[in-house]
Amino acid sequence: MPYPAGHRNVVRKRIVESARRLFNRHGFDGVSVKQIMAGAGLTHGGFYSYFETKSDLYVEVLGCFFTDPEWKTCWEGVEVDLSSRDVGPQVVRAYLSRQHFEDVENSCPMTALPTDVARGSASTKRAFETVFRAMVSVLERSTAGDGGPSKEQAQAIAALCVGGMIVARAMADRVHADELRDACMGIALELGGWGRERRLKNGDFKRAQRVRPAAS
Amino acid sequence: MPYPAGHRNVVRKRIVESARRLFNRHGFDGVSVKQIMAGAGLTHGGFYSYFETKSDLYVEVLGCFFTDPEWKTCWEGVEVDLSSRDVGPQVVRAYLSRQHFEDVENSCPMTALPTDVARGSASTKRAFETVFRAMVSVLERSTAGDGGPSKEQAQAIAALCVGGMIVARAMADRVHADELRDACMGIALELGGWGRERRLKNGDFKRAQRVRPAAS
DNA sequence: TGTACATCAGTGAACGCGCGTTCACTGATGTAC
DNA sequence: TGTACATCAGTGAACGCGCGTTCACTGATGTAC
Repeated sequence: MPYPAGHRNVVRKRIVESARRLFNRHGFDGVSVKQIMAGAGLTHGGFYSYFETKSDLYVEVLGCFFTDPEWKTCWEGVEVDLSSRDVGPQVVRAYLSRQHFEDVENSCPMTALPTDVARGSASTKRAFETVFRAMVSVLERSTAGDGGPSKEQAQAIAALCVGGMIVARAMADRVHADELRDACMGIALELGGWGRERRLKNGDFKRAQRVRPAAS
Repeated sequence: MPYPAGHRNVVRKRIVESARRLFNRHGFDGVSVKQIMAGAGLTHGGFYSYFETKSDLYVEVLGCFFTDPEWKTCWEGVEVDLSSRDVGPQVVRAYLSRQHFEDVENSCPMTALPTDVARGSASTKRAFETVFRAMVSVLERSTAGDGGPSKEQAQAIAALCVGGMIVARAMADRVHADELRDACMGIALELGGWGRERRLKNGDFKRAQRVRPAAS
């Protein structure tokens, strides 16, 4: 064995990490194999001894969120404990946080890449769906508050997190983007039965009260 | 005048229409100028007498939803009357409809193109933001039910529509995609105070009842 | 009505470029003795 | 410990290709007479 055992695994992970960062920033078509390999400290020629095609790597990158058993958020300063009983509100707050908004490189792929996926292959969509369902299932299992959300509510909360962040990132005005994130976070927490009081000042709390009866 | 007056306007519109369909299907990078012009019955060389760059055309395509004074949905069999008092539930139902899900070509650009936009220029984002705010404002002005949604609720409803449809389109399993659209539609109508009874059978209605107290 | 003409909408060859992928090779490595 | 060697991870030139954009031109058109 001319190279130490595990060497290839280490390098392979470096390539996936480089790809994850670059795809999140520029999308599938916006990144070349050459750039990915350069990001891993290599030249482009070696790529095809690790992956069959660029698309195969893309599918692998998509799968590394929520589904990894060692998963934790990558966003600086935001912590989520997947085994905690109130993981639901933690996920909502982390997902719609300013940190996640700004940290495009370490973004959730569902925020950074969904339209690439919608145009992509069946295996790409399968990877995406697995991540989304993992998120829904985390939200559903969260029993903090009283009883936690129904499956329907958990799906809507997840869609609100993902959709809110996607739209916020596509806006030109930062203030409007922040306002949208706040709105989605507030409503998502409400939907989960996780309240919003801790987060809000008095004035906002009154607004939250006024809002509820209108929905019944 | 060798060509009839208005000739260039007609051809220009044909190019924008062709671009709208193709961008919706394949995204900015997935479509070439040659394909756009072929879709308008022309060859690629003439493009630059109508638009300065491909990006300029993209910005123009983005702007043609909700903001057009003559706007109406393009989805076969779905009608929305923007001047109606209950335009809110109409928009929610149309946006999350099976028709809109399937008709990628005539899709709302916010569903088909948001991540392209997030990576794009400031002018692209400005066009996107205008469309989103137009949608929020339509929802907010809808007074059907009692009083209509607050701005915060209107933003969340719009994010739920857009996010739900984006995620549904990125899923591999059609059944799961349908379930997600349904969940988002139900919760969005609830959020707007537009009820869901008309849409639901008895069993579902009970579920809707059970769901509400959990949120308080 | 018929013809000559000026206009300009549209054509398509050409530009430099970077892409995904292949493959003959180079050279750093751990092993055998 | 020191040297010769077999392995294979990584290199970079080369492939055919399609891209966005430019530009000299062609030829269909409405107008003037």
